[in-house]
Amino acid sequence: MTPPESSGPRRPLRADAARNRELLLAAAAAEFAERGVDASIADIARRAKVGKGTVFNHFPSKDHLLTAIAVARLDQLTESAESLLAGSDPGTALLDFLTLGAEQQQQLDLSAMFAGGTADIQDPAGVDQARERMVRAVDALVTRAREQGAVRPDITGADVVLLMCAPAYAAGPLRQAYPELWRRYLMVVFDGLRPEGAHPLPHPPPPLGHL
Amino acid sequence: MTPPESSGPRRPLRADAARNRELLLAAAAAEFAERGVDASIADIARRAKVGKGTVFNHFPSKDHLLTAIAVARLDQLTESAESLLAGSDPGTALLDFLTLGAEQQQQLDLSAMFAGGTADIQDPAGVDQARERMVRAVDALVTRAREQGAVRPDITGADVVLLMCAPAYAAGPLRQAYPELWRRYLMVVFDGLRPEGAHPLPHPPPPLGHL
Amino acid sequence: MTPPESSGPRRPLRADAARNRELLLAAAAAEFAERGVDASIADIARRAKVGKGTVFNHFPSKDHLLTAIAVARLDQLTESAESLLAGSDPGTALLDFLTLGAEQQQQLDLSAMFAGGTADIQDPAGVDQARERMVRAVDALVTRAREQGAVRPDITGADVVLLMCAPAYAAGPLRQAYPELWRRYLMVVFDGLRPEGAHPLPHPPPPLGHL
Amino acid sequence: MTPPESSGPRRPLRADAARNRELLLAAAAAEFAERGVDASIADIARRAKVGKGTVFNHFPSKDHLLTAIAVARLDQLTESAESLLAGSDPGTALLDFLTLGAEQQQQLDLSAMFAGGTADIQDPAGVDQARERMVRAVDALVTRAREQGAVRPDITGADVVLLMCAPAYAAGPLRQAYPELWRRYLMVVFDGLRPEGAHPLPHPPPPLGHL
DNA sequence: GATGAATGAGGATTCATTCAT
DNA sequence: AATGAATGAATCCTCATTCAT
Repeated sequence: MTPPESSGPRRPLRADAARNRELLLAAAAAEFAERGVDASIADIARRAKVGKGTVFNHFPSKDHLLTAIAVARLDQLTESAESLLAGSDPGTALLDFLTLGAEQQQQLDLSAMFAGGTADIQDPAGVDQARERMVRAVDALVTRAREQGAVRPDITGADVVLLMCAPAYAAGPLRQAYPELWRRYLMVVFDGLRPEGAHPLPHPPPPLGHL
Repeated sequence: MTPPESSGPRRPLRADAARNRELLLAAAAAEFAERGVDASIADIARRAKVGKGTVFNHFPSKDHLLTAIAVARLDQLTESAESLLAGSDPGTALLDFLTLGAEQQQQLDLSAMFAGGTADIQDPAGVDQARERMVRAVDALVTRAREQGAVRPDITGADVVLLMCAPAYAAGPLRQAYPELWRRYLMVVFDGLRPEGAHPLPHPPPPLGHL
Repeated sequence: MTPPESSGPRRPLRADAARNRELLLAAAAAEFAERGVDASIADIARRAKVGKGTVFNHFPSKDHLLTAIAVARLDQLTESAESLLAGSDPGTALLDFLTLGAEQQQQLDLSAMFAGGTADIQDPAGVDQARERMVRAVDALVTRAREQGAVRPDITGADVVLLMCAPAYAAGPLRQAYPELWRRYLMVVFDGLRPEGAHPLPHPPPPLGHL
Repeated sequence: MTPPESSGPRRPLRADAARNRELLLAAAAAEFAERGVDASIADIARRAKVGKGTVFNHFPSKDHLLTAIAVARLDQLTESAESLLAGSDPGTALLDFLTLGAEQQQQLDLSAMFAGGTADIQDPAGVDQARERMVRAVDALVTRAREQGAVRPDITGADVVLLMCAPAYAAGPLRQAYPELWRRYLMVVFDGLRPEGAHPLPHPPPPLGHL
């Protein structure tokens, strides 16, 4: 019954198990979005209509679950960045990317995992690699935009990654009342990234590798 | 400038109690800064070298402690804003204020309390009033700057209050490695507030009263 | 006579869980009897040889545990009253019921829950209904006895419910030394309920609905 | 200044201290009556308009405070019993005494201390002696009544002491709604003590010394 | 693989009691 | 003698995680 490569790292899951995994990720994302990272495993399991034990069958710890979500989001952003890179206008592409990032952030603040704040987590599910992939993709996007004058010359990919979450964060306190307010602050920040009227920046950008 | 006990308790505390109160506020601020709002009372007490019960003698609940810190910070910002309003250059005054705000935020993220995200807290120690005072002071600062062309015409005091915390937030993940990085992002955001090269904003500003 | 799970939970519990539930109820009853309602959950858990958390798995709060015990007792009394009502002699039936009630009370004083003193509890487990059922059953018993001249005419079901706990209470201080002393005081009280030598009572009986 | 017998057990208190002691006893009695024996020392101190430390200056522990109240009540009852003994009708005297006892009990249930349930308390303030005095006085009252046929012959002083608290206890759950209901149950119990229609009692009375 | 019962460490809070002022 | 600040043991409860079914 058990396939020969019984202890291989990536055994294909049984159909129902795979389905449960997706249900769980969705439920967890929703619950985390609503209640923050303190959402309880019990609530997530209930929302996924699954036993509590099943959660731990799929994700050895709450952190693993959290990072699995983060990885999914990072990968999604990486993909977006890459496909936008194929598109035409560099400035528009970057703004579109930032919009996607803020939209995501609007739902669940994972910024710590997006930008290297994972010192205390043992990178349970490859966040570091996923982040690296995203950072590289964003850097490509930014480099192209900078070279074509769509953003100011002293801005790097690392800056953009870090600033990506800021608009949603600024609008956060009024999210209930004005769910689209983040768009306003994204434009403010983006205006700050433009070459026109740029003033010299007081601190060097962090190296890409530190993200 | 500062009165001895701006928002202190009714009766003047005994000397030693007053000292403990300050020790506690400092310890709590530090602990919250390091561990977030989930820092435990036990740790705070230990850090203040005080019994656990003493914390509750001074602050009837953890929320009261948290809000006491928030109120102190808000009042400090209000004062800064007011004294900057008396100074000369409107643009510089606003930038200086944002610098102070970001510096504070750098240490402990209380943005939720700074901007009306206190629906679930019963305002134990007057955060709402403190916030209102600050918002009014900031609005005065912004209005003056806007009238004199130091910031773009479509920016309001509410916008500034909300954006105030963003630079520290963006730089947060790299705080350990680059403690001054927030200055960089403060300048980016401030460039976004300038009139030069401003693009139209996609969402109306929130009314002051909603903060 | 007794159905397997008279007021049990919706789903049939797993065998081991059901056993733990009974262990817990027994341990709690014993502990409450010895230490009063201030007995600690930790002690109850220890006595039931169960983890503290298990207590809360079965009963969401201490009040729920307490009321679960109360409901069980009330239901037991209701049943007794109903089956005694089917029996022959009205006077004997009432005395037998009071004996059962006092016997129960002897072990754990839940009189407050037996007689409407639950204003501060949000009726976590249906004490109110259980009490109503018992009160109704007792009233039937008393009405029959009164109509047949077995008790004085100015006594109601409410009176009997209230007086039911008194004998065990009176004998309480000497429970250790004379565990059966309550029988003596039950007879005194019961003599007071008899028609012979009854003097007029100075206060109207409380309406049934107030119990 | 300090009187010679400085460490004598019964130094006359300074006038203000004596006053505070009375304030405290009154406040404690009121608070215990309202909130039960779990009333907090802090509340008592506040009610007496006295510092918390003062409570402990007068009463070395909460138990001492509680027993001081009990002793005062017992002494009061002893006095009543003794003066009623001097009066005319034995039956009326006993009923009057029971009325006083129930009235007292109505306010604060100290029955445990009234009837020897102090095994766990180290008799901090002479409850045992005070109880003995009362028991003796009640026994005299009962003996006289029994000899004159005002109560049934098989009833002793010990029985009456134990039964004394029962009416208030029975009426307790409805105290708020019907504050005088205890009078009804006192008459029921008293009818049970009368010689008319008395049935034999199933258990010997406890010896006086066991109270 | 799925389930949910069992577990116990950890957290906020209360309160009698002690002690410095 | 009076005060009230300090203390820490005790309590209820939550929740991630383990494990038997």
